[in-house]
Amino acid sequence: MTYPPSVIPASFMHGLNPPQREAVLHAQGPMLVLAGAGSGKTRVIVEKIAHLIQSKHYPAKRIAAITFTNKAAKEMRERVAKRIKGDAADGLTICTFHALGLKLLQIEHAKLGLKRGFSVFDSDDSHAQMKDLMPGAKPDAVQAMQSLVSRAKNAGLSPEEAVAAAQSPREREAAQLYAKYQQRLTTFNAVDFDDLIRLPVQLLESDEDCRLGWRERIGYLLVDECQDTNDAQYRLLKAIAGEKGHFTCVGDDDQSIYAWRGANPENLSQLGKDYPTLRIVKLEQNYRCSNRVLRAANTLIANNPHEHLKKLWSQQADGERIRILECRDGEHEAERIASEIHFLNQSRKAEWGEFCILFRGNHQSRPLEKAMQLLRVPYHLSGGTAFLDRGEVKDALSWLRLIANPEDDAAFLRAVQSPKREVGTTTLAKLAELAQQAGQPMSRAAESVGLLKHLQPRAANALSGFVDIVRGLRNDARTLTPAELVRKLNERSGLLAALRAQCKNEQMFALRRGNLDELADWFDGARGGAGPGELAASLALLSHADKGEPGNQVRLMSLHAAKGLEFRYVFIIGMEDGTLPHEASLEEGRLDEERRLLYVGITRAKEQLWLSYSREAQRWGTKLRLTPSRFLDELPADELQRDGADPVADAARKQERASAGFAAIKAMLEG
DNA sequence: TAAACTACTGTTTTT
DNA sequence: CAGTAGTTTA
Repeated sequence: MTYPPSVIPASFMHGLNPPQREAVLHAQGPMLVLAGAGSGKTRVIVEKIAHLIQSKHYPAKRIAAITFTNKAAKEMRERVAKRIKGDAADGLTICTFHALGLKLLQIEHAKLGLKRGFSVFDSDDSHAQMKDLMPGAKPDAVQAMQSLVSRAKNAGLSPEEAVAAAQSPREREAAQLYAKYQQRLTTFNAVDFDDLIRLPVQLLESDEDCRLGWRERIGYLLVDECQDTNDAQYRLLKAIAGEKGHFTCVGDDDQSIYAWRGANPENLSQLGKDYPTLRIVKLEQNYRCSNRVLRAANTLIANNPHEHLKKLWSQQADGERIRILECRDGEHEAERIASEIHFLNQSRKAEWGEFCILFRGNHQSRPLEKAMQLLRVPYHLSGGTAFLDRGEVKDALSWLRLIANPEDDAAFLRAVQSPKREVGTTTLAKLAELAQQAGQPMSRAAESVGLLKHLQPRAANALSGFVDIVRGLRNDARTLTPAELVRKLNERSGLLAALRAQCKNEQMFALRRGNLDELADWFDGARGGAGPGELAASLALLSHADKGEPGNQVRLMSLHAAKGLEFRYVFIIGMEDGTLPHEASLEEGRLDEERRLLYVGITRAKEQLWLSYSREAQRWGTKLRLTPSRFLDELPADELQRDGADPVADAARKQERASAGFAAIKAMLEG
């Protein structure tokens, strides 16, 4: 692929620009890099890691780079491997906050009253527990309570502190439930996602020896997407980085779009207060977008209040103007976009994979999919059911958890019922009661011959059959590698047989068995030394591992999911008041974050951008008149091209489109 | 244990 | 209205 000089990607440049260089070279004290969209921040982090190692400031094994998603961690690992050849990068830590917390807990578990092989509950497990603690509550209330408890944990509160801090009766109730819930996790020898941050913070802040030990272990910290840290994560950062502040935080306050789930972008400015010697560098040169796209983004975001003013600039060409598409309704909008993409693919030979369509809410993808299918445009919808959310994978994982941790009742409950083995809700309720009385976890109770006498003989029989299989596998776990164990478990548990019986056709079975094979393969690929329990725990963190690259297809995704990505052609749909900005944020006056969301969307575009809206929507059965988004008025009119504004250009495009449409019909007849 | 029925809800999502 | 989640029933 060849590029005209003006669009040479940053990765092809041998030099760094002056602020980038400063960010890389400053290794003495705390540093904050304010990195605008497309300003090469990942490159700076990678170069900085290389610099720290090569200049012998820190050995690789004392450096940790922290990201928010596994995907980002994986990408960074790949970039580092490309940049640092040989074994110089061995021992380097690149992982998510949660994975770092897990690693710390696995080493320090004894200090927090956890036993070896503890389990990590995913949100489903947590939800099940919470539901169980609130008998008769509406699903809404359970959900609300779960997020309230999560919020308390992310604020760094222990159950005791939460009870003490409670103001209203409602808060007191939540705090008491938090205490009960936590007690339950302890009896199951389990932690939840939030604990992976909260417990390390608690330990490091209270135990000086431990803290110093970890500062020795992690000499230098790099944190990506710093504006997304919540309070607990910020405290973890401070506890590890120490008073001297051996860290580099990279972030962009204009791309903070996760405040609604606890991220606190204030942490960026808090950094300056906690570390007076903090050096701040701004990366303002953008290597991604056309100048016109960039000017639109700048003008839009200037409507937000700013602590650190940033003005992105670019040496790229102006590019085409931003097209504003006015449509009749959602269907019309989808059709127009699908045909525009189809047209560009035909006439300009644009690859499908160079297009991306962004929306506020996932339900907006429906009409798009319909239109794309009609025109036979290949597309990929991000955010479908992820690999680890697959039922069969969760089943196998439950077995594994139970083998590693007999106290994991959540795993027991799932494993004992999958595959079905004549153990139903009645039996389990009885067993739970017996276990409670005996002060034992359920799987231990199921092992006790004495307790089983209290059950129906048939149920007791089924249970002891299950216990025998688990016992056998637990024995195997000592000699087999984790991958071998998974394969054996799939057989012995009857999971594979049940799957075969369940699947209507051979194809389906092959697909789902493939998921189980993939799980085993993952364990094969995992670094050696860790037992099945440790691996199962880290796998719990890998929930939304997108498997398989989408290939050469048009990408459909939410604006949130688009952060960190870039595309040559970007469409943003649903530019209406009530959609973007979303109704709820409109009512609560939280416009800033919605504006940032659009900012993130706009800055994904390398070459050309389309914004579309509908005049009406078919909602609640009745027609609803819509108002174009107020954000459209905040964009610079000079850079926009509203359709219908230029009849000559419109006519020309119509002509061109007509021949493309003909080609499409021909293609359909032939295909 | 699966199909049929009913009530509910229309944001964003990772770990 | 329409899609889903949860519950009831055969």
